[in-house]
Amino acid sequence: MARSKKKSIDEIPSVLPAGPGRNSFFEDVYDVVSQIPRGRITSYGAIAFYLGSKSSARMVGWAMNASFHSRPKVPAHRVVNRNGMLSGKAHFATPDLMQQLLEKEGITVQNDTVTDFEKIFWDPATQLTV
DNA sequence: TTGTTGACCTCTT
DNA sequence: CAAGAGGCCAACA
Repeated sequence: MARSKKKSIDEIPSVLPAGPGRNSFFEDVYDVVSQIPRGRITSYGAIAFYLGSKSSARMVGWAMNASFHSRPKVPAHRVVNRNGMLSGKAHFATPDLMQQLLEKEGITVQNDTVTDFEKIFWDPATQLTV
């Protein structure tokens, strides 16, 4: 890698689902993440699995990056990796912002990792009840 | 149009 | 037990 640090995505290709038009992976991700209850967190893989493609976890992360440009800002800080680690904290306005937001929600974070991750874990496949 | 990159996850060595 | 490689889909150069 070369540490590009390029943050493009001027505008999101498709805004939030304005109806029964959810055809993009991004829209589905936004929909799920937006429904994450306060004080709860989920993982990229869980969302990807819920959407049907468990291996597409990377796209979820990419969607999160784009979510900063989307109008209905989604709680991206509530999405962490499989280990419960704040992998995307560096992509926030400030590296500490993500942890601050989580702590504000009542979530304890230690060493960039959410404590009781399994306890506050929010599984879309179970909660959303397909 | 092709090649590389990316907020990940899982299997294999 | 730790490290490496592959796979997924989309966007950028």
